[in-house]
Amino acid sequence: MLLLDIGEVAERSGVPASALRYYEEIGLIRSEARRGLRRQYDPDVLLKLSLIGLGKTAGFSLDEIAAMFGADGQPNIPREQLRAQADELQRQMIGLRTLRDALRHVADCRAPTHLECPTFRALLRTASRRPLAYTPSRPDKEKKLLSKRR
Amino acid sequence: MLLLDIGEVAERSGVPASALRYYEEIGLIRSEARRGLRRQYDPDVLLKLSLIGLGKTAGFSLDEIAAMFGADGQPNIPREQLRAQADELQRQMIGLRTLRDALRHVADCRAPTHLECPTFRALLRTASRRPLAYTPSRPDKEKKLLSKRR
DNA sequence: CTACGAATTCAAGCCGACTTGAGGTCAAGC
DNA sequence: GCTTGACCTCAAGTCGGCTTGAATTCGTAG
Repeated sequence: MLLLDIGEVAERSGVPASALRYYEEIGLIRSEARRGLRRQYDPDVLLKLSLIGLGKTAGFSLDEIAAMFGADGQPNIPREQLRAQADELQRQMIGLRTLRDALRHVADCRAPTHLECPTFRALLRTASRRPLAYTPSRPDKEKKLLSKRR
Repeated sequence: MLLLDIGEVAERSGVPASALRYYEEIGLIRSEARRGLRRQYDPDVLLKLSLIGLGKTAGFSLDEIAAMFGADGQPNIPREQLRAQADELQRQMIGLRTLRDALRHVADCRAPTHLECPTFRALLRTASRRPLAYTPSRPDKEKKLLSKRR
């Protein structure tokens, strides 16, 4: 079978059909055809969805994800910008590492309250060194396309 | 000066005063005192805020962050659970790395559409290997672990 | 051919994380 | 003593990312 219908995609990807329709509505994925009313998806959509999943766990908005990989596959963002995105991810990974270390430390440290523990404070200080601009949990979009910097 | 008022915290942390009040309302941070009506914060709150920032960029909800570091500093989650969180972060970092690589690849690869590029597909395949459960961009919380009452 | 159930559309609703605005308080400098 | 402006509270609004529900349309199995 060449095309999948939405139920199958939902099951295999773990993404609910309602979300799939929504993604399509906003142009993040597309269905190749209809059989009657029913959307038919190219199996490749499964790959795309895992990519989307990755992007989401990385904290990107759907818009940003769409921008990374060209809404419909093509627009092809300037390579320069893609590299910048990758670098941003890199930075994010460093943040995660700090957080992970902080967590591990808290798990092991016997200090009664962690903000009193010098090791912990040291960790946090390195965290705040790189100011890591305030991000209001994504209600706002960048005014222009993906203007990453700051 | 021992205590900071909200404007100062806002300026030094980059977190708007309105957000600070909100954080306090949900018990994520606290102000130590009032001078008149004005909240007075312990400078330590700055460290806490950078930690919160880290958690946010890592894609955690404020509830989850509160759970990690004990809402008011104390509750002290079971160490076991903290380690699990750390491991989760680890997993997330791996996801980020994949995404970063994918991005870098897209930046360099000359293939007309990336889903046709074998290298890219290979990357994605490894991404989807670890199914990485569907996360509806954080409207839902974990049913059991970490359910912060309120 | 009919019934079933999976899919469809569309509008409305929901949750988290804030922001905005109106109207009020208060400490510090003149 | 007055003004100023930073702060306060509280209610309402916003935005992204979906979900839910009602009313409908189909493809397929019996």
